[in-house]
Amino acid sequence: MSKGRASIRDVARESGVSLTTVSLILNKGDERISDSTRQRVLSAIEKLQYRPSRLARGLPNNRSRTLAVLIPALQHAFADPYFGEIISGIYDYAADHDYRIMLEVARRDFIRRKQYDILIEECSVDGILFIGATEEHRFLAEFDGSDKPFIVVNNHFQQWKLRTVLCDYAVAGRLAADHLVELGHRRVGHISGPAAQVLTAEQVTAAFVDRLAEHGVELPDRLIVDGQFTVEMGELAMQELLTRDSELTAVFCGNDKMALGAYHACRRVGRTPGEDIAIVGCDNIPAAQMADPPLTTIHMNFYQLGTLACRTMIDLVDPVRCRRRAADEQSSDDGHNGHPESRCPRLPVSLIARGSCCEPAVGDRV
Amino acid sequence: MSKGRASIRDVARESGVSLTTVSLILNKGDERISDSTRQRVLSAIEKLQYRPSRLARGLPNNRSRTLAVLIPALQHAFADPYFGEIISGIYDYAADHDYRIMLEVARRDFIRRKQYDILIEECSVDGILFIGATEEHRFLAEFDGSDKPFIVVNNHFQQWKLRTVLCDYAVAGRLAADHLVELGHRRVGHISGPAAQVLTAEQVTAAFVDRLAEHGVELPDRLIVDGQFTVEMGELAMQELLTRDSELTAVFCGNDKMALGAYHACRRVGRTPGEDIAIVGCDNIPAAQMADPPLTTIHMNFYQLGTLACRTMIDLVDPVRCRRRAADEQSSDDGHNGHPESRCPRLPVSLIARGSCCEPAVGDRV
DNA sequence: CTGAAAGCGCTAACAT
DNA sequence: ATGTTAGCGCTTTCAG
Repeated sequence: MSKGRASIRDVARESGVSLTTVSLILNKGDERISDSTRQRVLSAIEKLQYRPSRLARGLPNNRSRTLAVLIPALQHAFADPYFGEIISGIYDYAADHDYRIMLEVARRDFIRRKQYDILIEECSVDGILFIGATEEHRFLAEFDGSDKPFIVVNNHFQQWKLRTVLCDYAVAGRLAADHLVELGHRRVGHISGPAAQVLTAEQVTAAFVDRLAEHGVELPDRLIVDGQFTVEMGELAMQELLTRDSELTAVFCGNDKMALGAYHACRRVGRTPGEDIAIVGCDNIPAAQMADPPLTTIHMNFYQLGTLACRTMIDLVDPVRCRRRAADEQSSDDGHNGHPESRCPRLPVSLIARGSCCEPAVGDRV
Repeated sequence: MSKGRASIRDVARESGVSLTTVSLILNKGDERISDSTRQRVLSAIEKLQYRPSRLARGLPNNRSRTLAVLIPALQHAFADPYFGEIISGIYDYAADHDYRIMLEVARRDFIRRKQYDILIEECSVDGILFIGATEEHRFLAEFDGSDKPFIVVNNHFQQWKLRTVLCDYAVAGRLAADHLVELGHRRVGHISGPAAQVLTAEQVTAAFVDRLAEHGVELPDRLIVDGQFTVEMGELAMQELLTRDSELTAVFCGNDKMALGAYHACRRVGRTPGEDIAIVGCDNIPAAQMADPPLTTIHMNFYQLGTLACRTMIDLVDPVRCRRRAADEQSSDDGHNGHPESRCPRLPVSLIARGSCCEPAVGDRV
């Protein structure tokens, strides 16, 4: 009794009930158990400063109430606002539901030794959320159609049917096209992400091109350059684009980083973004609105994406508690955007018009 | 036997030994146990694809082999290369020693509800590493002199004696002073970090000023402006500095972000960094060498800092395995920089001379 | 509405 | 060098 921290037994003794009762109160919350008993137990818990051990709690049913966030072993993955926002969303939802978040990096040996399986097998985590998966991550094949608690966040795969949560990249491409055409642009270029690696990059490009075509604007392949999602390559891509067609009046970039790189390239040849040339980005990272001029971009709610991903995962691995939660959140569809019911919900996106888009110079170009 | 995953019992049966033997092999590695038995057991493990349950393993001795990384609830803490590098270091060392990393954000209610204590009490983690602590985190008082497994990474506190691991900021300040003076600068300004919040910021400033004085160069208080560690405030600070003394030939900034902000401010008034004015940063973040001109800065090995912090923590909470590890790493002092033996080891720093420093214009200023 | 009892899978004395 | 045994702190049937 006086040794170490209080255990469930101490609480039971203190409040004059059995272990079972305490356990029941700890878990189900509602159901059985009279209010008076509950009060007694609750105050005993308070008095003894009792903290149920997660280890012991998980053992009987092999659940750790911990989720793993897996990220690729990129150089500064942790320093990326993209990952950061998603992780924040995941973390917050998890914390609110008494889940913890474990960090895992998909290093080479992590994959070779199948740590992602081990993680689950040894009950370290109840599920895995993979952010930043690309076609390079072949090991994902293993999860194809499996019922393992594995979710790919913000990418998906042609050949496999993995559980996925993502932003609506097709709409993103269309919004950009509409915006540019509305402004009067007809001579448009595009800096894409690495389409071969990332399906969403391919989709946004395809959607952009298709929508442009619907508006009667043709975007030839030679005016699409891969910017690898980085500032540096975006800059090079813009340079290339300007070489291929110096009359370009607008460019849509697959993400904000490349758009910011494009700014540099434009300036170097004396074209000012927002004045001599229109640039649209995608993602709406913090740097976008701080850029000069502020970058017009497609807003993606990565925080909410993380939230939704985490929610989907918990629904998957903890259906019991979920049902209870559902009861609590009486406000029916609360936060239920993106149709989380489907296996691949898509989060809505929107265009944020800022200063980087102008109309094409009158009579000048085109 | 056929139900669910293999347990230690299955392994014991399969290899014809007792539970103890298997357990012993799993843990101590060496010691007792004959080689033949070990082989038999090992292959049984392999054959049965046995994975010891972390939950069950931790229960008897209340150890989860998990460490928490606590970061402040800053807007984009996750998107910061500073946090990112440190976390990477922590993660890698932990992974190599079969520890997992749990993420925790010091949100208001996390602190109010003393989650940091609960984390340990409920055996979710064996220790906590706090990155980004400032004077605002008053709750740290609770750890003052306590023997809780709590380490503050890269900051320390005047009044308290918390366990700490940090870079040598005093040396950083001196290196910057030496460099600038060697180049001939005698009219120098300084953009500091928020000294009231972060003791290391105060120290680097103090060291810089003192060393300058040793060289016979005086840096009056009015030429020290707080840049709050951000690009934007750094820019404003530089602007202010230039107003207060337009003859400044050099500026030392408390971190690279502020230095990059200072670049902008200089350019706006027609002074080119590396030509008309010398700028030294601190941290050596990736953006520093990609800046134009590449930023001369004080290199801090944040990755290694993370590594050291994690090592210190594991030494603290897992002395047994540590001793065994020590035996393995026969190469005595391997990686033992910064005197990790002391309660507050300091990691060495170095100056990286790049393009942002020039000599003062001859005959022009000063 | 509550209690008794049987484990969960593993570790660590304590034998032998 | 290996086996026996008693828990670790909790959940969960199954009985009352």
